[in-house]
Amino acid sequence: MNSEKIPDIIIGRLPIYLRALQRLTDRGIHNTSSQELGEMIGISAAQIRKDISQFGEFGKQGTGYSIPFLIERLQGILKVDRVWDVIVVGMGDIGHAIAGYNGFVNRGFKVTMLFDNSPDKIGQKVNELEIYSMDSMGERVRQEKVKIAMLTVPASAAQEVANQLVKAGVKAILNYAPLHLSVPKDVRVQHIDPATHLQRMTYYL
Amino acid sequence: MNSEKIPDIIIGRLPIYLRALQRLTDRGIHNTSSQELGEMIGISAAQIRKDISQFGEFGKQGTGYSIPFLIERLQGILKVDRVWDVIVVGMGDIGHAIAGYNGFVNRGFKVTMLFDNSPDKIGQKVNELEIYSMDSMGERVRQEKVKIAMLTVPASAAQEVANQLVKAGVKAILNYAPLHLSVPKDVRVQHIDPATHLQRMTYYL
DNA sequence: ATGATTTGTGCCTGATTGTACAAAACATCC
DNA sequence: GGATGTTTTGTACAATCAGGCACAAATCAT
Repeated sequence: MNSEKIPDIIIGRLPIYLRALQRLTDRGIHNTSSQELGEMIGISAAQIRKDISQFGEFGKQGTGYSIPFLIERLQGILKVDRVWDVIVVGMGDIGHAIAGYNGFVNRGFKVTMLFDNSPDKIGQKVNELEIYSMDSMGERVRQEKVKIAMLTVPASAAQEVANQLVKAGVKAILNYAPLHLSVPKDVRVQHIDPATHLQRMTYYL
Repeated sequence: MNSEKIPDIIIGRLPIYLRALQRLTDRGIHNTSSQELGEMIGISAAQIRKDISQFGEFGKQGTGYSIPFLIERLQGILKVDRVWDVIVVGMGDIGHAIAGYNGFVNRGFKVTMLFDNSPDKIGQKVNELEIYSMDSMGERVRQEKVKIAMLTVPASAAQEVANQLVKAGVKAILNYAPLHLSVPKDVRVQHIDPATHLQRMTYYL
């Protein structure tokens, strides 16, 4: 085990392994090999073995990996062996879609609060959850000790809202606004920007 | 200029540069340096210079880069100096949000067709666009020579629909279903899975 | 006992990033 | 107008990082 300093690129692959393993479980499969898993997700078997072995010896020579055991370990490493409260800030179309999405539950997350600054939306309910005003956001986030936010406000407001979230103690932001967010280095940001993803593919067309 | 073989990791950064440059243009700024751009997006200046220089000498020593010129070149490289037709397959909440999103227009893409297999939805209009049946998808895609699709169907249907898209000539798929798609190697896939992105951050919490 | 699998890892190669500097462009000063 | 200083690019070189190969050791089936 070499838990000194795991490269981010490896951490980034673990959720993909986890997703594939849960999929195998859903199909009633309880054992797999690095080879099988690799073919399933397009990653070399050696890579998968090396990534997993960073955290301990989870497999058995000749036999492969026990899927429930490996899932448990990966969930522990990624800290999704619990359920994190997540808030959605910005209740436009994307915010609505996320609030109504039921795919988070068995992956370690639960949307617990929604925020918007439009008087038309404040007080409305989406999927049993009331939309709160942005004015109340800082206090509520602090109170509930929320660490994770999904940011779906317009680009023009995103940095300012991100600042408020950071100030309130949020440490991980999933940013849907098409711009780079500047945050302190103890806060993690992931970007989802469909146009950027598409532009990454057109080069090859 | 060294256009022999550009690593994918560099191609992946170009859309980020482009997005930042367009943002500067919106602010009325017409010149920048690798340093300024780097601070804006959290990438080292040397990295930016090296990436850009892969495609030619676009800057001026002592002066930096002309933003309109650099934008034009990056758009050319990424082939977004035109407008690509994009289809959305699966008109659930996410599909609706994408169909109603107006952020693609100035980034090289236009949503031109929507598909779903639910009789309730077929024939309805979203943002001036009619939802077509999935049965008609292959033919319409072939007819209009569509090369890019956004896939927002349930995970259980995603691989099958992807197969149909590939068969109809699609070469780039932006996949919102939480699983890996298997496609021929001349087809590019990008994944957007919020839970995976979130899990990538919880490790550090 | 033999053969087939499969892990974990040492080693090597190639890819990626960072450092540093010559050369060019420009501004300013006298 | 020429000299000097500042800025900034593009790139050579160095250092680091990541990925592939191959194999000993372990497991299991026959």
